[in-house]
Amino acid sequence: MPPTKDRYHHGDLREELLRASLQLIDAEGLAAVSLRRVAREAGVSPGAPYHHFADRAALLAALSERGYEILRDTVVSARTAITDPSEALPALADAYVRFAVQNPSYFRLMFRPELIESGKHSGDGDAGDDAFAVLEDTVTELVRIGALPAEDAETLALAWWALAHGLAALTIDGKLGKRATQMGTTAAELGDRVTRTFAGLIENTRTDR
Amino acid sequence: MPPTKDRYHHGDLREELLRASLQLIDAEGLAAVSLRRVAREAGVSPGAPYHHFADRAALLAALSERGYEILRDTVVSARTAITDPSEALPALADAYVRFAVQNPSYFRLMFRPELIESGKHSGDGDAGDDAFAVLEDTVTELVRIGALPAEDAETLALAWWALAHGLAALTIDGKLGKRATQMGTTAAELGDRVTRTFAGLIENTRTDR
DNA sequence: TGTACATCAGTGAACGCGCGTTCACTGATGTAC
DNA sequence: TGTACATCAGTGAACGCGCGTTCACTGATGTAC
Repeated sequence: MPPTKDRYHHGDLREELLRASLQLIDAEGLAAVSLRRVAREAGVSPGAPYHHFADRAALLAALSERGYEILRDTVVSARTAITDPSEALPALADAYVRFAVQNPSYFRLMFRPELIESGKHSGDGDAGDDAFAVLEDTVTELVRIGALPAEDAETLALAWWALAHGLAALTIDGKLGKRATQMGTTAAELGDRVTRTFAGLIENTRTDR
Repeated sequence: MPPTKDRYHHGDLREELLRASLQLIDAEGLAAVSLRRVAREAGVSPGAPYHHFADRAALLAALSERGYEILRDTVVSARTAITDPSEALPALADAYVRFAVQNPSYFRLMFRPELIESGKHSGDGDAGDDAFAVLEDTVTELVRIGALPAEDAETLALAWWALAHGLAALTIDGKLGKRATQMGTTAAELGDRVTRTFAGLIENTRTDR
């Protein structure tokens, strides 16, 4: 059956509700996302969402989970695209930041645990672990081929995560952009510079030992 | 006049409202902070706050501004306490993370611009600029005494900021703690390791040149 | 020192609003026979 | 191929709630003379 607009049964209301929620967050912020409002945007009665989500927190949890999946996919394909091992870590960091910039609604939601954990809704980022696992695997691989010192490997992985996360957060909150404007450049350029410089530091350390 | 509880005029209601707001954020999250609720917590009628704040956004903006002041003071005194230049940057980063951990309510609020900028309320972080200025000054000083290469100075300052911000955000959102648990350690220890490792990388690069 | 008066900082009732959630209901869909 | 029926996924009205904001008011405070 074609997705005509005036059917009694929607077809895929759950999906439509998630879509409408994201759009709302982008347009008016997280605070605008209420089950009533989302239902209205989806052209459906106030009670309808309850057939798909137990409450507002469940809706947000589903959105967050989806965000982690997108992040994981972004990071995985960034890694797949790499040939030069020395570019692997900066590329992953760039992918992380790019995800945040292109999906600020998802990013903010994913790192706002208090909104989601209303006691229940356990799930809690299986896909989120996946994204970090890609970073860890990459570090392990770099250690194996001798491109990273073994002793600090885990710490370096965390440092890359923190660096990427910090860049992402500062970028989407406009803080980096403010700096960039004062320096006559862009937030993206500053982010690149930071990741490249960091990669350079590690590179130098390795080859000098 | 002593601060007896049953006076008609409160004495310092503005301060009391800010105090109550912070406490509310800590206890029930930002969403719990409404002008009505805050007034109730302060033991005052719903209309009273309007003599001190134009609206909810103005209240949050005042809180945020105060948060930036605390951050600045924390960072400034961390820098003052430093004697060994090579420890200056890690110490600043630690101070930044410590601020976030000890004042998660402030930290979250400060980096949530959408809540505050309802068009008006310009102020926008003079004290926030101050905190970054301390970092910049420190880097300049380190370049002067030859402890940092001049060419990458500004980028290294940004990298420290991003690293500290990322660590802070991941820590208060529990992500670092989750990793730490899996590794049999604590978030604080991981944070220390990361900043020390980063400092070590810079150190090595310098001395090896 | 006392008094008149302006101003400040509260009260508390009222308004309209959107929210979460429930519930009896009903149209549409799918399945057993 | 038809039909009976269970189940699914909607409707729409209703409830009680807390919110932001306004407003006429009033008690307390400070100041001019």
